Formats: sequence, C-alpha cells, structure tokens
Amino acid sequence: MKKDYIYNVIKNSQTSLTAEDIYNNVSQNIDVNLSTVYRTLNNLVNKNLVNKVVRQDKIAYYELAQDTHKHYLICDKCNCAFPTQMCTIDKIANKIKKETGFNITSHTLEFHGICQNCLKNAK
Amino acid sequence: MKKDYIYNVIKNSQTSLTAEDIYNNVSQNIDVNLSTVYRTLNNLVNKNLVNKVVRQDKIAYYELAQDTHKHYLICDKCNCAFPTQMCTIDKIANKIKKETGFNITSHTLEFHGICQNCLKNAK
DNA sequence: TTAGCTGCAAAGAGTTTGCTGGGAG
DNA sequence: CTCCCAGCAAACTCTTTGCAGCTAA
Repeated sequence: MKKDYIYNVIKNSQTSLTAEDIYNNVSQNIDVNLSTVYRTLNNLVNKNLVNKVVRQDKIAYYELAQDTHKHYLICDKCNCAFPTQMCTIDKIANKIKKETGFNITSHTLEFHGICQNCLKNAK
Repeated sequence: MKKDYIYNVIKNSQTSLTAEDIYNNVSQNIDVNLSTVYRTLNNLVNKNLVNKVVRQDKIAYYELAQDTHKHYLICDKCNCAFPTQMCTIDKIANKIKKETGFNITSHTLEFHGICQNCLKNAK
C-alpha cells in the first residue's frame, strides 16, 4: 500500500515537506504517481494524521499531526525552515475566544526573515 | 492613472481584499484588466504601500501597509475574516531573534475556526 | 523621445478530478 | 464480488509574462 510509504516519509522527516518532496522521496523506492501522492495526502489530512499548512510561497507543506506544535522560521533567501517550539499563541487564542466568541480551532504562524547562513554569506 | 483607483479601493476597505475583489470594485468605475490589477498590486507591494498575505486558501489578500498590525480570525465555514489587534507576536519574535540569531523581519498569523454567525446557524 | 502603463492572450505552477483498470479482502 | 487504490491525462484556479500599442512627462 503506497499510503504507508507516503506516511512514513512524513513520519521520518525532521521538517515539513511539500507534495513534491514526498513524491521524490517515495519515488526512490517505488513507482508512484503525483496524483496518488496528492490524494493520499488529502486522505491523511482528513483523518487528522497529517497537518497541511499553506505558506506564503503558496505551496502546501505537510507534517505529522502531533501535539508538540511547531512553527517555522523561514528564510526569504534560501527558503530553509527552522522549527521553533516557542508557541504561546494558544494563550492568545483562548483570550480571543473568550472576548469575541469566535470559536478558534487552529492557527498558523510563520516567521520570515534571513537565516544566519544567509546573513554570513551576505557579508 | 489606474493605480490610484486600485490604491484607493484598498485604502477605503475595512478588511483585506483579494485581487478579484479589487478588480470587481474598480470595474464599477472604470475599465480595467485583471492583469493590470495584479501588476499594480505587485508594484504597490514592492513599494511597501500595500501588504500581501497568502492565506490557507492559497489566495493572496492585500491590505494597506500600516503600523497598526492586524491578524484575522477566519471562519472556515463562511470564509469571513474579522481583524484582531491583539498581536503580541513581536515580543516572541524578538525573543527568538535573540536566542537563535535568525533575523526575523515579518510574520504572518491566522486564526481559523467558526464565527459566531455560523455557530448560531448550525444550531 | 523615453519610460512606464495597459490590454490581450497565452503560459505557468500547484493541485484536483474523471475515467478506467487493477488489487485486496 | 466489491470496493478502494492507482495511473493517466485533462481540467482548474490563481497569477505571471510577452508582446504591442498607448500615454505622459
């Protein structure tokens, strides 16, 4: 079952991956079609096994759905992404929920800037 | 100059707008082409007069670049968006900057859930 | 004149979908 | 025997681009 291959790639990855990343990775082991990757990913997302986040580059990134909630520092030069655990948004979300009655169920947060590598190289 | 029409629509809007919103709005007054809208928007963004944010629906939303920084509560049912001023992200960003050396220059934050209207209607 | 705007049509990227055949239970 | 899975090609959506004509300073 190709689903397992796809799921495992996500599971074993340290960062979030694009559909293409996953396609390339799975393709090293078995034959698979891009449509299948997309369809499977949508399945996994619907089953809450995988989270999908659309970033400012308009590309969807997938990662394992887990409790430890991550956000990324995305470099606008090299497009690398460092995860950060520092998420106090839930507090803010709760506050907003109480004050406005809007039932917040999720949030996305992206930090943009220039990573240390690119800063060095620029000098 | 069509740029002025486009800029004014953004300036006078209470919420962020898509290129299509802007196109429809401007079209009520003058003839304009969608390409022109996109081109003009990109110009305005490059000149830092307008901010562009890509949301989870993969659509770019435009709003006036201003100091008072807003984030939106986006309803996953009716897709309406309520602005909220409650942004303490800058503090977090500064902390991350210090601790990791990653030079954060901007961030995006989106809250998703169900708005009060949709909550009511569901009952 | 020189540069920057425009419209139009076509291209592009990422993603989805319809149809069909194939494999698992 | 069913039903879900997979491949392929085509379609879709939002956005960008090339080209040619136009406009303004």
